[in-house]
Amino acid sequence: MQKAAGAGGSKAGGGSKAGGGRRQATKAKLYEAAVTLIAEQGFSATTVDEIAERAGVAKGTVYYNFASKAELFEELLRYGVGLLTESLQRAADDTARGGGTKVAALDAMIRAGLDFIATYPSFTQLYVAELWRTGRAWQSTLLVVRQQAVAVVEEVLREGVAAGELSEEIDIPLTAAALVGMVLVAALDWQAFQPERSIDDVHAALSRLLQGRVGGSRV
Amino acid sequence: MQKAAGAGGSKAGGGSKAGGGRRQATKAKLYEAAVTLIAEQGFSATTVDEIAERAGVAKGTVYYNFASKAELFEELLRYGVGLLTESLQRAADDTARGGGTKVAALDAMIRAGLDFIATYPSFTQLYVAELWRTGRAWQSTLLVVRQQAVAVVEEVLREGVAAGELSEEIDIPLTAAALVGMVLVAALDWQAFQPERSIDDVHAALSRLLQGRVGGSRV
DNA sequence: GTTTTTGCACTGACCAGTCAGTTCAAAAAC
DNA sequence: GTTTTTGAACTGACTGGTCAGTGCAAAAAC
Repeated sequence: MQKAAGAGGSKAGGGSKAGGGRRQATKAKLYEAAVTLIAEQGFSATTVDEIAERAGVAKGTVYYNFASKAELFEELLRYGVGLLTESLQRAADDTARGGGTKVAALDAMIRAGLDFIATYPSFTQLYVAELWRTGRAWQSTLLVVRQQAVAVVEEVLREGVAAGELSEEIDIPLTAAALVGMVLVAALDWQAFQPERSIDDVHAALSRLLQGRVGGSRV
Repeated sequence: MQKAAGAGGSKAGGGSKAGGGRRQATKAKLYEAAVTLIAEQGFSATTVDEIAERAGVAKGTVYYNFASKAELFEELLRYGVGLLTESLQRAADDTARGGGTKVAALDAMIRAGLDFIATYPSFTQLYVAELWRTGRAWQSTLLVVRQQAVAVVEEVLREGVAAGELSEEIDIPLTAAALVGMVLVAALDWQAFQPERSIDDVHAALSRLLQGRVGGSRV
């Protein structure tokens, strides 16, 4: 009797049998199907049947791989923000290694953020839609995951201030949040309402804002 | 039932037929109930029964006043963005009347945006969550309503460029979107994750970013 | 007397999650 | 090397519950 299913726990293939890879592949298909549907319709409006159908698996398979619809979603969030954070960090590190300034690093991170959003627009949309919602089950997951991403920006700001490259007066947590927001919203808006613009145009506009080349006069 | 403090007089004469006062009051109660619930749970997860209960009216009343749940939501969107646009416009006009610069006007608009979000956090949350979703019934309503708000910012940017106060190189639509995004996200983040900060702190951080006082060096 | 609200029973669709059963490749037994 | 067993992965019909929207008579407000 192989009723072991359920949340059965971290049996997780462990042994590296051929079966392990298969399961991962199924999960990947489910992530991919879920991210688009949830971005378009929202979590509640997306049914498990739809996700299964788009992924090309049976509904039971969803429940074989995830304890619930909500858990599938939470794992998807962790997975996606992991990708983003990695990409931001790499941009910052590469700039540092190349001897660039901290402002250059921020600029590279803006570019990395735009690239990420262009590659995974659905994920970004879904993330923004859920981030500030209070009282949901996955609230704590989101908090952790947001902090991961914002922390990368905060660190570069902090280093910039230490290096005397950025004003000491800046409020690091608030500025980091504002920068992230600027990129997120500008990119989503670009995709949704001004798709004819190139990624370079968007990058240039944001870069100019970052470097204070919008206001011609300084008081 | 607690009166929705400041949620809008709604007695507004205008086009209202005779006897519209009572009905308007019921609608206002429903808006208020719906906005909080939908911000917290999303549109699909919020039931009409919940909305009616929180508003303190019978379910039948909801359907007497609105054709459907979706229509209630659409009217709510129009109503809310109307308030925001009005507030931004007033900030811009007041600054102009006082002989302020365009940068000062943008600064005043940032403040007005923050005030609005602090007053109606749920509405903002819900707006951001829905704005970039594609393929929903109210997509077209949102498009109109977004354009209304962004247009106010674009106009001030355009005037600023014309007056030689802002760089001619700025990309007006993209910059306007980025500014709006910066304010929205920074404000939501403030409310959700850094509520101990004062509105003045947030305003100062955004103002600094707008005026290019973040990067100390200019290339 | 007209408009608005109430209260409540009802329906039909829809949906998260379950479970008994199937598949198949690799391991064990022969 | 052939047969048998094992069990992880998967399937899809089914269940129990939920919810948008309806219908209507009576009460309340205007």
